[in-house]
Amino acid sequence: MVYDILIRQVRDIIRQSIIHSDIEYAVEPARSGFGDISSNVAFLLSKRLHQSPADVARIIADGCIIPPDSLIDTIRAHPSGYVNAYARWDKLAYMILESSIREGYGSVKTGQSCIIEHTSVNPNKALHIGHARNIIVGDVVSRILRKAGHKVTILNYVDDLGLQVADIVLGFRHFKYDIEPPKGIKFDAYCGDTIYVDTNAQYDKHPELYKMRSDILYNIEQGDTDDARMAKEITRRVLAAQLSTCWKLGASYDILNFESHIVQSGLWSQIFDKLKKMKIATYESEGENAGCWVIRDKVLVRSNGTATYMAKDIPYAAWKMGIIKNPFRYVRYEGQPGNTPLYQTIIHDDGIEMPLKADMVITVIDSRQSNLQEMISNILYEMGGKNYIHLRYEAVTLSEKTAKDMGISTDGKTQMSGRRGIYVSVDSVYDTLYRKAYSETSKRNPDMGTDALHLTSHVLSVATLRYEMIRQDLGRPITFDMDKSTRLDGDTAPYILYAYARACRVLEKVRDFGHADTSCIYGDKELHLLRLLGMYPIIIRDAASNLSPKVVARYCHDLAVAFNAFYESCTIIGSGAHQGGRLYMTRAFGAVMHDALHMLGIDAPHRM
RNA sequence: GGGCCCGUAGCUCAGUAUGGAUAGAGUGUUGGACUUCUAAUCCAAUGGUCGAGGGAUCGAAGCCCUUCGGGCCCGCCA
Repeated sequence: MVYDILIRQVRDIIRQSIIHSDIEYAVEPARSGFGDISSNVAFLLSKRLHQSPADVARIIADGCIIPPDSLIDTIRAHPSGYVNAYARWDKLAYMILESSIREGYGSVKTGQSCIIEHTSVNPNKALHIGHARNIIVGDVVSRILRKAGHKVTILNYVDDLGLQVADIVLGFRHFKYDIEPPKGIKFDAYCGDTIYVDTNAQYDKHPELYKMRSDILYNIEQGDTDDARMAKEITRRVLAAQLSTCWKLGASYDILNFESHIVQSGLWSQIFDKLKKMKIATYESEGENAGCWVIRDKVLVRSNGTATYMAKDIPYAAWKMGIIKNPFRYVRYEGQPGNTPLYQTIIHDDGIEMPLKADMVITVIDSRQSNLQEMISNILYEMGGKNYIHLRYEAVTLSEKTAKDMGISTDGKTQMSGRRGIYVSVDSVYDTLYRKAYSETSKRNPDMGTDALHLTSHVLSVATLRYEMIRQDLGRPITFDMDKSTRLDGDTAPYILYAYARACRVLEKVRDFGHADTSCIYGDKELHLLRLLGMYPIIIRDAASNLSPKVVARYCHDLAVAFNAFYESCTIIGSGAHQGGRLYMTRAFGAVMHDALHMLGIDAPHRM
């Protein structure tokens, strides 16, 4: 890591220049325009020495002795009080470029393992744009952690037992819907848009349906009933349709966990016993929760003996944390693209065993579930499970315009609701993006074949959606607007991919690199690009330790801006003595960008 | 009543973890650059009491307190 070496060297040089070696000063990459490495050491010392930061900085800079073999050229005091170091770019340029194109640049082996759960959509409807944020955030964080050297296992929890499933079974049974969707409609959309919405609309008018629904739910939970068999068929078909959308977005999983298997495995009673024994759960004999088992003031088991939603989450979480015995065996779930095999849990069968162990367990759920997640985390902590992390993000809402376009009249933003059919599906967003991308790509590349056009449009659509879902902070709600959110210019994925494609086209034109003379690299634009390339390992560390996809997204954007500036101002092919070095830069940019985009789950076309 | 998140340019957002230099992008508006390695691009201009007030600090968009505005959560629903 070139920057680590640089920082260490500056720190050593400064330490030898100051007398007070006990203070903890920062040495970090400089803001652009202020050299390469900066330190705040003078600010911290100024008080003790009763002198201004500027004076102290000057004294420190004057006292710096730079070893002859150093990567540092000069150390200067800035009037503001900063001590700034300037690097020997004649040496650094080659070092950065050489490591940039090396396999695994920026990776480290931590040996840490982690489990991450994301997606986990109820299997009764098509995925909407709010789910997309979950899927993409979860997938990108997984990729970041893998890049940062963790062993990552990705889980997707499928609640195939809830009331939402009973709604669908009731719809098919009572309202006699055809089990096959109309031609051209996916099964998940059919269940969600037609059966689920229509059935829910009937409850107010026909209260007797509530009784039917709870009977159906009871039957489903029993397992060996017609309703249970129908529920299983429906949920598996919906899941398959949902997964096809997830896979289309480039997400993949290691394990599918079914709620029905968790129930059948007896995990709940194990956990319940433990909670009782440890006095975490207590029985209320009077008051408003009389007859219930509660944790603090939250009901865990109702007076009729059934478990609440929170209770259902505890055994799964405890299993992920490894604090109860693993009851599951696994069989392959077919169809996942790529090389990662997908397994599903199975009970009472001779599937394979897979031990699960993790130093860190991450659950990706939106912040509306924060209270519940905090409680679960506390309960697990009391049972000895540390490092349960709720990776929260604010939900996605619909813009006023997009809501209006869907026939929903509201003031301001609209929360999505599957029950009421108010949502924008991931598939429809993808289709919109695909049409736009196809039209733009074919316009610019009239000679491109149909297959290539399709592939490029697909890649651009996925990239645009992914970037849109991660470029802002997780703590900020996304207002989805069909027009604004599917733009292909400005701060979007196509901007980044365009820079990459430009680099590819240059490299295609010149096969022979010749001598890469990096001593010719000294222009502002060139050095800026080089600095960013050198900073890549720091970015990965930052993104991983903060579980922050946007850090990588912004880096990709900054890198693209830097390359475009370089590309616009420097001739590459035919630049004489400069050509070798600039080609090397172009190649290094391509390598790092490709790798960084891979962390975002984005493929980069060579032409667009 | 309690808890969490957000407030920075007309609009959408970076920057806040770990206080420090001229507060940055995109978009919008106005003007400019394609005979050239792709104009999904670039350049220039425009645009800011960092919601408000107080405090600690040599120094605050960032830390502490108060306050205003917006969003979300707090069920024997899931």
